[in-house]
Amino acid sequence: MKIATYNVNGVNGRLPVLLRWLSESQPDVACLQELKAPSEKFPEQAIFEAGYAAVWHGQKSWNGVAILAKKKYALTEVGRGLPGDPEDEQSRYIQAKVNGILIVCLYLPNGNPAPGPKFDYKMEWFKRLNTKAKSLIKLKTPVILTGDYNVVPTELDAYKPERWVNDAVFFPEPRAAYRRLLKQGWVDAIRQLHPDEKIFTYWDYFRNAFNRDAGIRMDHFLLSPHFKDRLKCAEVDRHVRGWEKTSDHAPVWIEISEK
DNA sequence: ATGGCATTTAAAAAATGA
Repeated sequence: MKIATYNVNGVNGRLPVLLRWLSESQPDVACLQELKAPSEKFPEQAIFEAGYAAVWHGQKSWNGVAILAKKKYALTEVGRGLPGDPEDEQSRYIQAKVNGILIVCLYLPNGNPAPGPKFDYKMEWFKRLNTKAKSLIKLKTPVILTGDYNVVPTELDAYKPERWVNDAVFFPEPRAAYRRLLKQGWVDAIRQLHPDEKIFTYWDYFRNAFNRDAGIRMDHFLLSPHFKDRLKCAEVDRHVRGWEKTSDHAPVWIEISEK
C-alpha cells in the first residue's frame, strides 16, 4: 500500500500539477496540505474523476488539509481540528481511517517571523500535537502522522544549515519538540530507511534553489510501532518539484506491506 | 544582509509562506 503526503501550495491554482502527479504516482492514499481554499471550493469532482474519494477541511485563503483515498477503500473521516485550543480556527489537522490504518494529515504552523506571536502559536500547536500523539500511539490501531511539519529535524536535513539558523523551521525549540515526539516511539520513515542521506522535500522558489539542490526536509512520515516490519520503502518524488507551475514542496511517499 | 518567487483575495496592493 502506497501512502503519500504533499504540500500542494494551492489546490486550485496547482490542480493540473496535482492531477498529473496522482495519475503518475497512483498512491492509494494522499494527504494534502496548504489547500488555500475554503471547503466549498475544494475540487472534489476533478479528484473524484482521477479515481479518489476525499475528506477535507478547508479555509479561505490559507492552510487547509485533505486526505484522498482510492475509491476501492472505505475512507472515513474520524475528526478534524487539533484538540486543546477552542480558539484555534486554522485548518491544519484532519484524520481518517483507511484500510485499518488511522491516517493523520497535518500542517504545522510555519512560525516566522521568529521570535514573535506566530512562533508562539507554532510552539503551542506543537505542544498540542505531542499531547494528541501520545494518546494515539497507545491505540491498538496502526497510526500514521504525516504532513508538513515545518521543522528541519537535524543538520543533515538542510543543504546549508547555517543559512537557516534565523528561520523558525530550524529554531532549537521546534526541533526539540520534534525529538520529543519521536521519543514517544514514532519512527521517521525516511530516516529509518535512509539514515545518512541528504534528502530534501522543499526548495524555495528563489535563486534557482531546486537546480542547485538547495533544499530542506520538512515533510515527514511518522509511523507507530505497528509498522515495525511493514515499512518497505520511503522516497521523495523529487522530479515533481521540477514541473511547470509546481509547488515549492515535493511529494513524499512510503510503501507498506499488508500485516 | 537583503531579496529573490508565488499564491489568494479582489481589483491594487497586502498578507502569507519559509
